[in-house]
Amino acid sequence: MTTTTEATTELGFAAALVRLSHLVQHVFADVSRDHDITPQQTQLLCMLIGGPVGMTELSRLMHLEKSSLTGLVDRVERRGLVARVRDARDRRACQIALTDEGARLAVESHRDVTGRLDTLAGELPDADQERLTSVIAGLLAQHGTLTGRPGDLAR
Amino acid sequence: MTTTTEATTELGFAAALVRLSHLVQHVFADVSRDHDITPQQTQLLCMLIGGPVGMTELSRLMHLEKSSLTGLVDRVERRGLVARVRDARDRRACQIALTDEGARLAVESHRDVTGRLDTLAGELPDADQERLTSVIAGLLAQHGTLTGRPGDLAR
DNA sequence: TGACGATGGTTCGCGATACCAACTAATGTC
DNA sequence: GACATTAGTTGGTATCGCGAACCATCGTCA
Repeated sequence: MTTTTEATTELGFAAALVRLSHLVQHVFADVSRDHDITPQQTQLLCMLIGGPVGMTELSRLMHLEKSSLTGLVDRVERRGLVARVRDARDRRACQIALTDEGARLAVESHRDVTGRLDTLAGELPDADQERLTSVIAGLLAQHGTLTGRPGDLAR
Repeated sequence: MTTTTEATTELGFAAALVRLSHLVQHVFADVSRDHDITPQQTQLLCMLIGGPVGMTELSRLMHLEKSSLTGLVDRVERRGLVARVRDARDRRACQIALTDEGARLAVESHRDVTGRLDTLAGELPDADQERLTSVIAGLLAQHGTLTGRPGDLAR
């Protein structure tokens, strides 16, 4: 394959981002599959590691319509990984909390995803990693100011 | 928002990648929505800009099961954006080719996605952009050698 | 207190995704 | 010419994500 070297050299900034995105997506899918769960469900679990979150807040964090989230939570709840905890103050609201098993799975998945990505980056000089991270942080910050809130893996 | 600065500073390498991935995904979804089409279909179209591609090759490029691809192509074909061209040499095979309208849409979408991402990165110094691009290229190359072929936006 | 708009979630119906297993048809090989 | 291989499709299932309509509860304002 002449591709590896030549094509990537030719790679534009945008194309690089798109490919990278797919790579990450792929890692996420692999890890999820290992744990016999869907990527979306994994993402939801990871989002709850920091503590219970309400539906509305969750839908904002995950960029999902509330109705979509209801279904997602339903399926994950059916698997016994999360529970809807009704809020005492506001009887309409409910917090989504991890069950013990859910927490275990969440932490494992998070660890695995992080691990694989770090491994992938292991060959890169630390300086490059830091550089990349901070540049990305810049991108995210800029976009965050325009659209909404960030919030993804672990918090 | 204290978040913007503090959180992103705390961001680890892996988390940064995950968030970035979602950001790109989001851009892709937005552009697709503007063109009244789904992200997956947009991706398919973009993949064909370089010329017709067979189903098997496509499924490899898109990391999709052949059966999944059949459905995707069906829907896009139903919209008149692509056509199945039977291969003369191998009467089993068929090449997926863009129709005129499909080509128009593909180019537009590709332009828009690239445009938005570049815009997003516009604030970054050129040096950072190049750096980021080459670092990503490194990641992709490394992963490519392990898993399969890259191939995403525009070829 | 009591009507009323806003808010938190769910339900319903729909089209799209993606997988797996099984299947058809054409290739290639020995 | 039988047989394993390869290219794609079909069928069935679970999931995803959206929008519109809807219920229950809150908060407010009179």
